[in-house]
Parts: sequence; structure tokens; C-alpha cells
Amino acid sequence: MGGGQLSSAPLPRSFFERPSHEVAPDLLGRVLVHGPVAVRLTEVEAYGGPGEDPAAHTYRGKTPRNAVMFGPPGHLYVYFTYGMHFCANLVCLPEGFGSAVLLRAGEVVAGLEEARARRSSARRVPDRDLARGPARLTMALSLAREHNGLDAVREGLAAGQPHQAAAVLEGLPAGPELIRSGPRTGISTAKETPWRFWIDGDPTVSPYRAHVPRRRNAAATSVGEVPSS
DNA sequence: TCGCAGATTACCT
DNA sequence: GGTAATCTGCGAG
Repeated sequence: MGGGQLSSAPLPRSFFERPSHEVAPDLLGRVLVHGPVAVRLTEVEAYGGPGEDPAAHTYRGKTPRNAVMFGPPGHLYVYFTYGMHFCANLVCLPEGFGSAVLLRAGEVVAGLEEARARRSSARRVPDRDLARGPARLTMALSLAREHNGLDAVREGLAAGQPHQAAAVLEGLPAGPELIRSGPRTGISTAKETPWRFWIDGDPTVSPYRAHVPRRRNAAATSVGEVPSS
């Protein structure tokens, strides 16, 4: 791949010993490697600790589910949601704070065929959609429940690929001046906190979708209509 | 482009 | 026992 090389030094643990909203923009443009697949991060979201961020899983304190978020920095917090999807976070701040960065979207820069094969859908998926969205990203990287708590720093999973190298690979300028921030996606509280960060103009950034309340069972809640069955 | 169904988990009452 | 959840794929218009 020309000048772009995917082998660079992994990020040091100290990289993650900062507030998540400082780590998040720094992760953009860096490449996450897991097995044969590498993903360049283009969109992330920061989540705070207990009592400070109502949108974070840690807001109500430590539970068996979110225990990893309270663990040492640089570890992977992988959780299962909506009955079928996994989402991956990187833990920030020293042990005990409960802060993390959600990996929302990225661009597959290596192992395209492998990533495509992992998709359950038989439909043709455009390259840019392979890791466009938090659950798709974890699928492309083949991350699941068994990776919850994995030390991403020790495993070299969080490779410190600088913006410039990724830019060479894809011919895109991805400098700090292109990093944008705004309200987070898909959450029902603290929407105004601008802790979502993305690379401006990158086609793999997921479109903003405001949180839509899940529709109640219409037949059960509708008192004005009589079910015809 | 928009709206909904799907299926599992964990937390709260 | 009830309900919301850091979402995605698909069908209709």
C-alpha cells in the first residue's frame, strides 16, 4: 500500500488517562486493528462518569454490566444492546472513574473481504458502509461479548496510526482542522452535550439521527380503537 | 427519505 | 414483571 503502513506503535496507556471528551477527538483518523481487519476511526462519542452524564451507562453507578468501564484505561467495553447488536467503547481516565469513548463509525482500510464476509446480510454492502455505525463497526472488527474487558493497549489493538498516514492511504486530508463536534446520536438524555466528534466530509460518518422514542404496542395502548381481531 | 419491526439484556419498581 | 436500551435492515412512498 504505497506509503501507508499499518504497522505503527500502539498508543500508550497514558493516552487514555484523560477525560473521554479529550481522548475522543484524538482517536479520529487512527486505525484500530483486530486480526486481518483494520478500521480508520471517523466518528466517536464521549461518555462521562457516574452522576455527571445521564446518557452514560455509568450514570447510576457500577453494575456487573458496566464494570469494565470502571476498570483501567485502554480496555475494551463491549456491550450487547437491542437484542442483537454489540457496541464497543474504549475506557478512559484512571481506574474507578467510569468514563469511555464509544466507537461509532470508521472506514475499513484493510481486510475488506474479511469484513464483508462477517456481515450476515447477503446483500451487497458498499465498502463505506462496512463499519458505518457502532454495531457495524464491531461486526467488521469481529468484536463481541468475549472481548469485553480486553486490554486493547496490551493487545496492540489500539494502533496509533497518525492522521497523515491514513490520509496517504485514502487520499483524504484528515487533519485536526477537519474534526467537528456536535450533539450525540441515538440517546434520550443530555442530547445537548456536544461530545460527538467526527471527521468533516468523510463518507463513512453515520448520518445524524435524533433519538426516536420506541413505539409502544399500539393495540395495548390505544383506548380509542377496538382491535378488529 | 421515512418509519417500523425485530429479539435480548439488564435495570428498576 | 415491565420497560428502555450508545441500533440496523428492509419495505413503502
